Amino acid sequence: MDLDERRTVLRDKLIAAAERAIATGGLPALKARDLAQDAGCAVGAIYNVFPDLDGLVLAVNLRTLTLFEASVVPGSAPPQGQEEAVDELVRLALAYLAFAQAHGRRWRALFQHRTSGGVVPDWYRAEQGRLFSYIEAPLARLCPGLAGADLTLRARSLFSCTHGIVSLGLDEKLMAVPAAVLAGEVEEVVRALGRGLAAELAK
Amino acid sequence: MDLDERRTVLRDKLIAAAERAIATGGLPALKARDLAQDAGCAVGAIYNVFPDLDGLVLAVNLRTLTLFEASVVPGSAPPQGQEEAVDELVRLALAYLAFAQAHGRRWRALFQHRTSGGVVPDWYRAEQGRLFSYIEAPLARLCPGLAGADLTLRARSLFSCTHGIVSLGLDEKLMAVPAAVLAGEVEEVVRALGRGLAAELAK
DNA sequence: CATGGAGATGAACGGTGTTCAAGAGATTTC
DNA sequence: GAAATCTCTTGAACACCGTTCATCTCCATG
Repeated sequence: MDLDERRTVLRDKLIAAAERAIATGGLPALKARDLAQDAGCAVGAIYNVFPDLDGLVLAVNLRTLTLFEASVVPGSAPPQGQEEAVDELVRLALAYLAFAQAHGRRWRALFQHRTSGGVVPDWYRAEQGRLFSYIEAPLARLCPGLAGADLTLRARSLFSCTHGIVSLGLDEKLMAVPAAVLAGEVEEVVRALGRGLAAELAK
Repeated sequence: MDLDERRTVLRDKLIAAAERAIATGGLPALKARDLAQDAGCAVGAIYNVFPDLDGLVLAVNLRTLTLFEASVVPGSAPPQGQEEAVDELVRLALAYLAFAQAHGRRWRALFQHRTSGGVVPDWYRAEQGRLFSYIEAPLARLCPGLAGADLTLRARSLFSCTHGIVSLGLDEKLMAVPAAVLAGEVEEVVRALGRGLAAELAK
């Protein structure tokens, strides 16, 4: 067995074990010793593949992001009118909520996790940026006046709104809102926001 | 010196020390040993006043909440029309942003902190609920059709939107948006949301 | 003043992430 | 093919964490 191959195999086993741990007990359940036992290696071997556990969490989070992307494949042809643009934004928001509900702990790890040095790898930021383009497309149709950096910024703000509702809605500490009610709020708010932004443009 | 008095004094010194630690290095900088040295007591003494460090964090967070409330005192007479209601919502949102920017680490501790057992004391939830009433008042004027639980829920969703923009906007991991730009986004989005919600009602 | 009991103490406990000297094994070299 | 080299692997050890508890101290009370 090749050296690089063994390294890759161990890497995959560690990521898989970390995913299981996070999916079961959340980010705090990620322990180096449990991980090593689950992956069938020594604790020290983890640090031959990842610089530290943060790096492993980042790898798991990247998989979570791609898993989410697979669940929001663009339904059909891109929306043409402003009405369809709002519908698309609502669809994306509800998909985000559904994913967060279905993969609660893994989704929470995306935001709960803080890198130690505060630095985030480029490949992670790139994946994030690519996901925002899903919002930018319908938003551009809704607000033709927006473009470039302004469009990107507004798309992030739009996402932030949905994220806020989903994040606090699923948070036991602040409020635990039933799933159906939460979906209603997301749809209502995103629709109102879409209408308001379109009206803003018309001024 | 009375016994209860000493207990209270120690309690205050611990909270003050914890506030300093959080304000300086965030929630991860809260260490029992540093705390004891800073408050001038033994590590074990902490646990005579608080059940654990989580309880201490909760006490600090309560102080943060009341500090925030003092910074959003209702400016003048309550708004009468729908236009003024939107203005009030924008004012509250911008006050929230300003507080989060001014007390970054303390504000972050409010949400970064997870209680171990998942249980949140009633007095903490009560303070949270009282703060939401600041939003409910103008929202009720904006959407006269909303009342009771619906109004409460919508107020929380509205807060969640602002919180999302502020939270992710100040987050280095996702994006670091300049202060002025962030304020513009908050105002724009809340205004659009207010307009959209009012229009929703008119249907 | 003696006594009881509650508060204060800090070493010790169990747990964490991370490191590193030592051993194992694959790869290269002659 | 054997020996040397070098990388990967190992798990005990390290530093640090929150928390506990036997011990001591000190104060209010009888």
